[in-house]
Amino acid sequence: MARRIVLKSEADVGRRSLAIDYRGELNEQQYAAATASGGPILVIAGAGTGKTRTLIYRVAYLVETGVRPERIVLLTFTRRASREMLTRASVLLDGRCSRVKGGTFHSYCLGVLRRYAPKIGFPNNFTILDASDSADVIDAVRTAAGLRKTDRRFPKKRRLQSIFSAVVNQGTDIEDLLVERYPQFLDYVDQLVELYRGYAAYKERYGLMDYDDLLSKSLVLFDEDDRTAKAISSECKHLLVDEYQDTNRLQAELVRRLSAVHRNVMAVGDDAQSIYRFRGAEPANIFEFPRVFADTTILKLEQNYRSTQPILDLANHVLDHATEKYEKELFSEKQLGDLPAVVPAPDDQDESRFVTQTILQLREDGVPLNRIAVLFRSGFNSYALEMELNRRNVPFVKYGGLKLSEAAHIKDIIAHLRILENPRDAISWNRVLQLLEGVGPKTARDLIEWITTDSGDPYELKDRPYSPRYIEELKRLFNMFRQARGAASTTDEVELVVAYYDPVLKRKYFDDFPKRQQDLEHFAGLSSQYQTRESFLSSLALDPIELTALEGEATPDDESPLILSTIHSAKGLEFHTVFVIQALEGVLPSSYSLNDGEAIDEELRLLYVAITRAEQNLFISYPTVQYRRFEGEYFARPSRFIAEVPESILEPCVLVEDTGRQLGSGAEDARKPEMDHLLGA
DNA sequence: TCTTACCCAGTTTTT
DNA sequence: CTGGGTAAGA
Repeated sequence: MARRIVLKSEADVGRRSLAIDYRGELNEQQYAAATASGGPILVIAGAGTGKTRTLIYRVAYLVETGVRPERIVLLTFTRRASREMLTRASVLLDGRCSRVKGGTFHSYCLGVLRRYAPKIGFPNNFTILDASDSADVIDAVRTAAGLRKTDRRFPKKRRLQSIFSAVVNQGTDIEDLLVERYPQFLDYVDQLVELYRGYAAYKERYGLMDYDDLLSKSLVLFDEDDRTAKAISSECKHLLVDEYQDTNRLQAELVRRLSAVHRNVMAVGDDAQSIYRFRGAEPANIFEFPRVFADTTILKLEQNYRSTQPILDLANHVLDHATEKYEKELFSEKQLGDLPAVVPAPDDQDESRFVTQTILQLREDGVPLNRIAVLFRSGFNSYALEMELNRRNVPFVKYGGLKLSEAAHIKDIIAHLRILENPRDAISWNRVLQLLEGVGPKTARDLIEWITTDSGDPYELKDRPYSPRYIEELKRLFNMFRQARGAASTTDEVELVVAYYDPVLKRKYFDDFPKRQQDLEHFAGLSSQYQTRESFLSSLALDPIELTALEGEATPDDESPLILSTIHSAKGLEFHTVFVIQALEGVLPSSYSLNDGEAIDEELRLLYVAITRAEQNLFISYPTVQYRRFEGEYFARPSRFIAEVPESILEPCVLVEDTGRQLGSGAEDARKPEMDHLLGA
């Protein structure tokens, strides 16, 4: 009789010698989530309840109990978030955690498509289009389709891009979308449908994919090739998804397909923190989850560990005023703490002075700058503050502002690199060729046609009717490309391109080319961190470098910098002290949302997210006078979300110059004496 | 067909 | 204030 050998389950193997005391370091619900054996699990987690912590312990637990890290997939909202989580997991357990596959849905799909793209008719070296690239493609298609000569009310390229993106992400058709969101364009339904098809055909012909294609083409792959689908989802033994409330239909479907084989899927989210509906997020995905996955275990995290009770009181109060109701009442064990303060300032300069001085005071009291954040609705809301911070030599980084790769001269260089990667990339050719003197849209189109249809070396003059107007320049371009092909490293390549580009730069940006030359040098330096041109380009497309991060490099400073961030980019982070600036009607809530109830609710949740980032101190400020182009100066109204909050929850403050003169015209009576020192130091 | 000069409209949040 | 579109000139 054969001897019986019992295979122990993974959990049993692990239980014997766990390095981490999960029971001791997590609360009961967190523990249940982190150490669950498998199957579908939905974790509903309020702000600050240790959602990230739970996921980190979950990763450590899985690795520790013997799951191979390569077979764990952790999908987060930004690549930064997944990097940080895996780093923390590595500290908690060991370096194995850094081998976990982590990233955004988009970066994960990119990995899949780089391997399998030929199965759906794309080359492996397809180019990733960012939003403005895809707008350019749409515009080129529009010209080629003869839709240029329509009247002025035809949507602009950026608008077209966002319409098409919404169509893909929400799974609607163009007409329905127009009826619902853009009735003013209904006259053009037929043209838009034609353009949409042309756009798809163009991308396929030249090997281009936009952000949405990364998701939707991955799904096509799953649908069309069963064996590949099976192979991919077999590799994914455990799937963990963060910020589930901000996934869209495509992403929810990807979750379903990826976990089809093993069914070990954990989704974590909070419907009250959904702030991406504008780009197609479906918070309902959270509630659908138990329906999609039968026998889902639902766990709730309710105890807030982040903020003091006064901060949560304000958060609860704000959320109470949403049209859509949330069954949420955050509570904390940190009962003691200052009331959040609302601070009107005469104008945005005084607001900046107040913020900067308070920050300097906190720093003197021992709070490190990187534990302080200034949050705002839109990238430009912080301009005045940035000037003041520069004036007072306070180092800062800004997230969510302009990206390096959005600067025109950087885009030019990137276009050259993309051609080296994918010589069929017509939209990059289009950009590169029009930089030549004597080449406009029409000539560029002819040249591209020749380049992409002629066989042989794309960087060689063929038997074509080139015009003498640009022939010398074209030769110089082709020479550079041939040279770059033999370059030893990506950095060498970038430097060849930059050298070639220098005269173009001087001609195109006659006024300010020295500053741009510096940018290009930095850019070349950045490329040295990447093994391959492909990884450099992908990273630029999926994880764009913040402009200020680059400037920070130029002035090395041991002190870790203050954080400036859009509220969107601050998602998932926490800080000792938070300033929310420009809390104005028309800013937060944004003026674009004012006539749409759902949009207003999203703005309200945005403020909720901002408030719940704070651990100890929270200041909400606004200028009472605002300047707007054309309209000049006028009295601004504070955000409706804070205007009606009782003083027992949100303490009104008044700024006073050190001469004793009171600033501004806001609430005169409610003076908070301890704020007096803050101005005029 | 490309360049220049002019006029008008738009102006968020992100992978 | 910028960028994009139009019209005239090279």
